[in-house]
Amino acid sequence: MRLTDQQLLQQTPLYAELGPAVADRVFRNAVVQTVRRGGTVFHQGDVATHVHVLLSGQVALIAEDITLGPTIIEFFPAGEIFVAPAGLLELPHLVSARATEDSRVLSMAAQELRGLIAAESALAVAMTRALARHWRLLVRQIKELKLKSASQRLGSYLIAKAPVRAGATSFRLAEERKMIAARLGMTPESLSRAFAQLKTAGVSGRGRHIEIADVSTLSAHCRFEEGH
Amino acid sequence: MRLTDQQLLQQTPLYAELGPAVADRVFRNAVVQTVRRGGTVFHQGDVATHVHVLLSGQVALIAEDITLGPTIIEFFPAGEIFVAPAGLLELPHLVSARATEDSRVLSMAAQELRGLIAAESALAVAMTRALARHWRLLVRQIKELKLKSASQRLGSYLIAKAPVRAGATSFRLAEERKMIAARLGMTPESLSRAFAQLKTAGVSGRGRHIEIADVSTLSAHCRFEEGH
DNA sequence: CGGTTGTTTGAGGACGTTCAAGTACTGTGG
DNA sequence: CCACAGTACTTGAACGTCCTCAAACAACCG
Repeated sequence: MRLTDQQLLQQTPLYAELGPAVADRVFRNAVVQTVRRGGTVFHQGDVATHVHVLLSGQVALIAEDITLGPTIIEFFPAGEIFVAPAGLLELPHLVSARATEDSRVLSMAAQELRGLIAAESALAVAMTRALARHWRLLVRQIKELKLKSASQRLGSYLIAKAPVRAGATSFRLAEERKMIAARLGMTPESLSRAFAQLKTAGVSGRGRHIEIADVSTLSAHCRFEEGH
Repeated sequence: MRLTDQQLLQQTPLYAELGPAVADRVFRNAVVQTVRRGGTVFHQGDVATHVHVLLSGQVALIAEDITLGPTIIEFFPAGEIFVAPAGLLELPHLVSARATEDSRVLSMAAQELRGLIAAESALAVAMTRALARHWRLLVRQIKELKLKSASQRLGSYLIAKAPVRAGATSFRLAEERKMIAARLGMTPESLSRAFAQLKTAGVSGRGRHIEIADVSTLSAHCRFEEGH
């Protein structure tokens, strides 16, 4: 493992939770690879042999359907573990993982990880916490898909990405709009119209640059509930 | 804990994974309660203090939205752990849990569980596996919500509940139709129309009794992909 | 500067919802 | 066992949201 990769790894929440001693044992046999933007880390349907940690960049979990095309389940930023469930259960991946930016990906053998969870209690705790957090991301998304309109889902997504919880703000989206549309379960055309609708709620911006006049106003418009 | 509860507990996959020795330590301080059909195990928004194991009956995870009413995230049958993520992270529940049948629910303190995960490696492994399985349930559901029509979602749901993977079959649904509609992200009226549509794919039945002429035909109609 | 890709806008249609009414269960007391 | 009430389920009509298809426009990159 390169020195820069080592440094990136040390910045992850997972490393902090484990502490240096445990982390050294856990990641001893891990390998790191570069995945270029658009490159694939693993394919849906393949039996999971490794579990990954994203050191830098961003990956999208993509569900590919032969007839209806691909859709994005979730984006994962640097520092996240993905996708533990398939590896822990020795089952085929339900989704593909594709880099949406040039990324450095650390990979560890799933079989070894299963042994380490049994042997290193700090890792077991960290792993349950990571799975639990991701579980909650998915539940939130299901709630939004079932209960909210396209523009409300977009509003909630923007609020989650915004650097502040109230007042005016502006920021840059890491994802291109086509991808955001897939993540939100709509077409790029509908996303464009959702943006148009949110102008009345104080959302403006060109391309990936977003400006929100008042995050609280937008929250109200989207019935965005912080934790729930 | 009653003897009958003890017997129910021993039939759960979790107990089998842990083995009697570890299970005795893990469940030593657990308490069991009856929850009547319609009763609530915990409320969305409450900070999670306990993690539960369903000994008998069925519970639904319900996301309640002030404006748009409730929707069902998932049904859990007897034997399942629910809902570990909130308890592991000491966060508010994202969903409520309500019994859809008279149920016996075992509860253990979340704080104690966190300690036990660190101390009992068999529990750590079992917990990561349970979380991983549930993670996959949610991912499948998101895929269906984003990619499939109402009748295809119903078809996939019926296939998952069917006792066989091919050929003719008939069985009884544990849930009433209103609840299935909520689980599938549609109204009861749409569910009724989805059933009408699936008649062409060989689905018939009155009330909760379902007959499928050929599960394979239905799979093709719904683009149902076994594991994916 | 032209080609490629990404985004917006428009028109029409499909799917699902809402509202409203009607029909079929389910269980209870007579 | 039947009448009845209450609930669950189905059906119909009108509406709205989102999708599809098509075209124009903008941004990016060699």
